[in-house]
Formats: sequence, C-alpha cells, structure tokens
Amino acid sequence: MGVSKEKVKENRVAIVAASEKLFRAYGIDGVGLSSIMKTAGFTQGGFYNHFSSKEELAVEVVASAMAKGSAHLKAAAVAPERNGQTRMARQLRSYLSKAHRDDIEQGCPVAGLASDVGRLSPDAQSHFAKGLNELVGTLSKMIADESIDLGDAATRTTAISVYCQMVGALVLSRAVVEGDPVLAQEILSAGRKSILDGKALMKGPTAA
Amino acid sequence: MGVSKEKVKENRVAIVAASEKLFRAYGIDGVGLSSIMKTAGFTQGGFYNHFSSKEELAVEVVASAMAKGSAHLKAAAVAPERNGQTRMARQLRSYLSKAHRDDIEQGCPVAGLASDVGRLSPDAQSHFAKGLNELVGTLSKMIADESIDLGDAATRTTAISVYCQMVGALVLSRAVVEGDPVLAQEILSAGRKSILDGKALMKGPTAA
DNA sequence: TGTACATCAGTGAACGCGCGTTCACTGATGTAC
DNA sequence: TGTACATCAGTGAACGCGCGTTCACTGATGTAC
Repeated sequence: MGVSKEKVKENRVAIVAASEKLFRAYGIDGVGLSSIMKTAGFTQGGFYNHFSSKEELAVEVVASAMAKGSAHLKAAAVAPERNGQTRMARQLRSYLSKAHRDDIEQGCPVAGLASDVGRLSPDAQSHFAKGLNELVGTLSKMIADESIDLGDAATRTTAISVYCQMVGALVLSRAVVEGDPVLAQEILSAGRKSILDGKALMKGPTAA
Repeated sequence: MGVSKEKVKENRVAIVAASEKLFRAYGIDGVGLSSIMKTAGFTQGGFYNHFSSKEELAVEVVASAMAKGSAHLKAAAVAPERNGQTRMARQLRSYLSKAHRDDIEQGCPVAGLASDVGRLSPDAQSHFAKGLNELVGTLSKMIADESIDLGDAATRTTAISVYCQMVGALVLSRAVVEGDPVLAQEILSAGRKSILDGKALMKGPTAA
C-alpha cells in the first residue's frame, strides 16, 4: 500500500490500543489476532509487520496500559481539590463506582489485566510491576500530603494495602455483577466505607 | 468399557478436580478438553458422557471450587486457637503467605478464578457469588467472635473489606512474582501488617 | 528539481495445528425373566 | 440362582473451525543521483 513513516507509528499505536480493550474484556487467550487487526482497521496479515508474535504484543500492551494508568493517577494527584474532598477520597469514590466497574475496557489496567499478567513472561510481569510501583508511589504521595504523616515506610505500606483493597473490590464486584448485582454493589460500598472511615486517611467529610 | 454407577460418579469428580487445577493455573481459555481428560486419566471423547459442553463444566468447576473453599474456611473458623493468635490472625498469615501464593492450584478459589468468572455466564457467577457470600459470612463470625463487636452491618462491611484486601494482595503478588519478586513479597507483607494492626480486628500479639 | 528505483506496510490467501464437538464401536454393568 | 439382553461410560478416530503464523504480491513512500 505504501504508508508514511509517521502513519506507520500511528497504526502500531492503533493495534496496541485495540488489543488493550479486547484483552481486558475477553482475556488475552480470548481474543484472536484477526479480531484485533479488524478492530484496529487492518487485515490480519499486516500484524507481523509490527510485532513478531502475539506474546510480544501482549508485553507491549501491558507496558502501554500501565504507563497510561500511571500517568492518569499522577494527573489526579495534582488536580485541584473539590467539594471539600481530599484527592484521595475523590479518587477512591471514582475507582469504586458503578461506572468504573462497568467500564472494564477503559478503567484501571491493574484490575483489568492482573490475572492474565500472572501467566505471561517475566518480561511482561516486570513492566506490570514497574507501573504498579509507580501507582503505589503516587498513592503514597497523596496519602502523605493529605493525612497525618506516618513516615515513609508506613505510608508505603498503607498505600499498597489500600490499593490491594481497591483492586480486590473491583475485581470481585465485576466477577459477580451479572450473577448477583446486589452483592456486586455491596462490595463497592463496603470498600468505600471501610477505606474512608476505617483508616486515618482522610480529612474532611467521610460519608461513603 | 462398562463401568459401575459408583465408578462413573468418581470419574466425573476426577474430571472436575483436574479441570479446577488446570483452569486456575492456565485460565479456562488456556486449557483444552484433551489436557483435562488426559490429566483426569481418560481419553478425550468420554468428556461428553459427563458434560454437554465446556461451558457446563466451567459452571460446575466454579460451584465445586467455591463449596470446597467455603467448607475449608468454616473448618478453620472452629479450629482451636493456637500460639495465642486469634483464628482470624492465623488465617490471614496463612492466606498471605508465600506458600499460598505459590500454590495457585490448591489455594483460594476466589483469587484463582475471579477474573475468569467475570467472563462466564450469569449462572456461573451466581454460584461464585453464593460461595463468596458464605465466605464473607464465616469471616464475619470470626471477626464478631474475636474482636470488639461492631454490630452486624459494620461487621459484614469489615469482613467484605478485609476479604477484598486479601484477594487483591494475593492476585497482585502472583501477577509480579516472576518479574519483581521483591515487590511480590512486599505486597504480602504490607497486607498482613495493615490488616493485623491497622484495623481493630485482633486480640493478642499483632506483629505481622 | 526531476527521474529511477529500493523499501516495506498493508493485502488477502494459505499453512499446519489444536480446539470443541461428534460418532461408530466396545464390552462390563445392571436389569428382566 | 442363572441366562439373555439392554444400557451406557469409555475409546479413538474424525469433523469443521478459528487460531497464530507465513507468504507472494502491491504500490505509495522515501532515497539516490
């Protein structure tokens, strides 16, 4: 066809973006290259002009998704406070919302990809871990800025623990949303309530 | 071949047991019926004498795994206290241990199957939700017995929240164990520490 | 600047393979008399 | 209790299909002169 160098890069990005959505929704094993290339707007054969295997694509999808997620949280960490809520409280309410739970294609990459990543190569896991470390670091800053200072180590421990709770709640709520919507909702509410008023994390109003 | 009715039931159980292990390790889409039947000790064609489809098997595997997991926790909830630890503390340390993280084939079915269940039928999700409710109920009892009484609603909220945190930590630790073993370990430690001394859950010594 | 040609992203058909599923067949189990 | 026969779990080969991957070909891009 003949395509400019710039366009080639754009097309590669389009393939990664399409893959990310599909991988999250159906799992890496649940999506074929034909669907991916079709979604990205190309025919199947062109895939190997950009990647040498599906595994290589998976590694890049993980890295790209985590980088985007990390940047997103960093932006939220410096956004202006609103409604008397801390940034942390706002982030939490948004994370454990029905809207986020139902939008698996665009939400948190950690919740969307975690169990697939456990089955990928150490290389893919390293990229995932790098993003996870950044997310934890940003959360730590938010906690240190907005609640009583516990010292670096205790703050990081708290950040990890809060993040595990958020991810766990999101994953479990998604797992039962079609089979028991009431429980799915209760899981989100319990997470919000518990993190907001169970830990000394927040200043200001804490009603979940 | 000709097989007694009793043996037929045993064989069916063997197929479900083999499937559970393989599904957890490789994901439902990551395992073929041929591997399953081979692992269970049969040839591939016999599968359809027991199940009408792979999807039907998946539903039964989820139900069976959750029932087993629920019974396991119920047993732990009435086991004698040891070493001055509450049952809850002992359960937590065992759950967030390296041994449990590395034994995905036999560990907590919630952590092992959650993200696959989100892609299964509402029927499968209902079985999963039923087991999850039982687990939360048992955890609630342990908390009510062993820490200050918060009232039924608050206790259930706490149980859900603690369980989400445990599952989230286990899933994330597994996701990075091959790519960043240090972070994987830190996630487990942070979860233990945070739950044991961050919440008013435990009597007795609380060092993680 | 204009012309000739090499590059290589994209196309679309094809490859072998393993998937979930079907089927004809076997033969011990379990029932009917 | 003994005999005749229906049942049906298990076997192993085969089915069509979609998978990941390969390949010959096209033609605009980008380079060399």
